[in-house]
Amino acid sequence: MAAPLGMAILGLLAPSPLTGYELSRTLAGAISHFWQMRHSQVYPELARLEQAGLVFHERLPQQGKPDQKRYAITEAGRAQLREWLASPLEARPKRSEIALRAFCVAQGRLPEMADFFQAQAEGHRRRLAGFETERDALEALPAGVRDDPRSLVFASHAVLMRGLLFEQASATWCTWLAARLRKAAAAPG
Amino acid sequence: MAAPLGMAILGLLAPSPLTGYELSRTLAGAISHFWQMRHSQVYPELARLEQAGLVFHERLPQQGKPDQKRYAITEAGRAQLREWLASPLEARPKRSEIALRAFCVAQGRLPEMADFFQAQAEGHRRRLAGFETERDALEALPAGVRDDPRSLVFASHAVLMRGLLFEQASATWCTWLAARLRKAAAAPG
DNA sequence: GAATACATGTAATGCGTTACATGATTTA
DNA sequence: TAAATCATGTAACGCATTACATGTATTC
Repeated sequence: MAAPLGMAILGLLAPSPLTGYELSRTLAGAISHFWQMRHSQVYPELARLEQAGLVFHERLPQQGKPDQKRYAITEAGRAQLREWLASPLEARPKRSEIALRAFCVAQGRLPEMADFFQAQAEGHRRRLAGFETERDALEALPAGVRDDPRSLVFASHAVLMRGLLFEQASATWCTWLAARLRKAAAAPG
Repeated sequence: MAAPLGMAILGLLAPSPLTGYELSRTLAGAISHFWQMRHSQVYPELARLEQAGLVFHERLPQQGKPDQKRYAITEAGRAQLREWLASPLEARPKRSEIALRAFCVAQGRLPEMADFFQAQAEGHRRRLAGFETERDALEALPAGVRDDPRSLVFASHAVLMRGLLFEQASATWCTWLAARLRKAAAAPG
């Protein structure tokens, strides 16, 4: 199997048990930069994981609300997650709407397209600035915490750096393309 | 509407008419780095575009094969494509399985995870080298062709540079992470 | 009084992939 | 003779998003 959907949930349950609701909330946080799912996916998937023996739940009665079901990962779940983590990853190319637009740029009005890519570049640069601030905050933390791969800080730092490098690459590309389009639009012909 | 699926087809039909089969073949080429679709999607989508008046086809009888249906873009199709090209693009975050793995790295065996990210880095660097060769070939072309945004060379160059910068960013990130994991795995504790 | 948070689910819809279906021609 | 190319379609399946469904407690 090794469906990333289930592995995402196992990964979030690994540090501590959570309810379906809390899982959806967590997914709306920092993780949402590279992973999303709705509660309508979370609940059925938790049931599937439970049937596979990878998680279990305890039921906590509440007043005025449906019973809380707090899910925890099992040893089998941890083993499965561990196995998935280093398993071969097939690098299938992803769809990119902006690349598609760039490819079709000949069909557009040049000054307008230059503006479009310039605007995209600015968006990327804004997000990049935010990530840089976050990175500086993380890197100001004591090295003992920051360098421990078992800590949440390490994991956050890792995914933050990915976001940062990608925003940087995107900004560079959009700026480069916008400049080329602008030059061509200004040129005679 | 402005479904990117249809716009991709319009973009490919814009330079010259194509059959559904040729469209699927084209999509298997350089475009496949950032856009994919199967013939099972192409044929119904062409029908939808035709009903919307964005393309039309002429039927060419053949012997021993089904009639060829050669599709061409209409003026309305060109207008629609032009409008879509510079329309606001909502930047929704994409799923990344490798980012998910990085985030869950605490649950894995450290040396194994270091190897994993090192291997990923090498894959990215291999693809990067290929892109660099392609780029050099394109940039050796006369500036008159290369700098004309209406040429296929310009479009190819644009998407190639995107791929190149992204492979570079990915390689940098994977190498950085692998090194951090290796250092932590070697450290006492 | 309205909106939001808590809390769990199901159903409908859309999009993409895989598999099914058919059949001639060319190449290894 | 087996496979690949040409050529067009439909059907089944899986995954993700949106909408439906219910109900309390708290905050503005």
